[in-house]
Amino acid sequence: MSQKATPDASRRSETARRAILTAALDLVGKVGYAKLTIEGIATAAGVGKQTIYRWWPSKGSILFDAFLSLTTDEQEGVLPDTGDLAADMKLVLRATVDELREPSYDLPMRALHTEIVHDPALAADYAQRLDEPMRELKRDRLRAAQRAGQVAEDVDLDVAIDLLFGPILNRWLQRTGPLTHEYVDQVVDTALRGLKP
Amino acid sequence: MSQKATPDASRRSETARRAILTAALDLVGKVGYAKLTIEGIATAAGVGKQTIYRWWPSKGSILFDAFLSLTTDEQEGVLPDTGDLAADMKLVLRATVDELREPSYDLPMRALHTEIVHDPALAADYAQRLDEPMRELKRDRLRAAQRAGQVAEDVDLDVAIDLLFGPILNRWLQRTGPLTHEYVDQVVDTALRGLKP
DNA sequence: GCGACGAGACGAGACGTTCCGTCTTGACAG
DNA sequence: CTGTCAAGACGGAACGTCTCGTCTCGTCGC
Repeated sequence: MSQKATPDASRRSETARRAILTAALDLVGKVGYAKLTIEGIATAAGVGKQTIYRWWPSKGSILFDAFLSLTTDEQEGVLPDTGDLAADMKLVLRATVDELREPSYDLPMRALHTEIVHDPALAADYAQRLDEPMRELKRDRLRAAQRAGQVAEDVDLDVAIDLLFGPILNRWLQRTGPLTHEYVDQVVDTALRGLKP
Repeated sequence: MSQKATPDASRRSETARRAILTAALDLVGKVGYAKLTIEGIATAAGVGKQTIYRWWPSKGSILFDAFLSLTTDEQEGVLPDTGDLAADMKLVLRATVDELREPSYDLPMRALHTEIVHDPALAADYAQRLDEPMRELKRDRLRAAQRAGQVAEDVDLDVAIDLLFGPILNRWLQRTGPLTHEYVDQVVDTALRGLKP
């Protein structure tokens, strides 16, 4: 009764794993998401198709792991805190839009986003392993601002984060307008200052 | 030198057009976006594949037209204006999240969103024909609020709109949290009130 | 008027291609 | 030996193109 032949992770080839992840990231930046194929990844990585299917259930999870291996390398740990909340948030968000304007970041990010939008399981994984750690850093920074009296005590920090990042991510995805530093500054200023006169 | 054989729109069959659009909308709600195929749409609509390929360049543009035919039917023209900006925005956004929670709306919307994310031409079309008309209504409502002294004069209305709608759309797409009326209220209150104490 | 005519969209589906996900093979490493 | 590896054959699904024969039209000679 050979059921599913659960793979033996202890025997897994690290070389093949890395080759697959880098090839996936490389290809999606070159040919775009629509033309990204498993067979293409296998060929580019010099790997058999079965080696991919043995370890990943979907194209999305490959991209996800590829991103995870990237971001965990360059994890900074904290957001800047100069005491000036507006300036700090502008710095972070300007850096974000700069990244999003590079095709080598833009294309893979859009691809990953698409998989997340359509795959709730992957979305949960993303929320837990990529979004939540970043969100915690943002919460920390906003909490410090609360202690400094720059943000009201009764503000929900998750809502505040969504207010700062949501508009930028939305404009990026839907291309409803140019993703400039000026726009970032306006969002930060308006979000922090509020709409009331 | 017969180049491309541009089809003659005056001879176009309205019956076939409507059948294709309704079948597309119907199918994406049933089988989901990943399993939506041109051949499936053609069969469901009782239409030849070539009739689809003659008039639409991509699966995304079919969905787009299908949505356009829906929304132009039920266009209201104005956003509610009771004088209470927060209450009016909550009403609109609560209705939006209610729609997004229905699978018959959720799935097609996600599908269309995905196509927009990956197709700049479609994104431009979307921005012009669906987003911009809605955005104009929102601007009108916010302008009225400015005249009533409820919103600062120097606030960029497009930024204000992004601040109100961006967080909700983002949470919907990425499923980073529950899409409740409570969340909507928090976003509206925080966006309008501002983060400052 | 009217009836043959030509242009072009239509439904149907065959066609070659690409990619899918599975399966088989032989090499090789633990 | 056992299980992963690279390589690639395999059947199936959907792609986009194409070729049929049918069906509407508007045009024009009569």
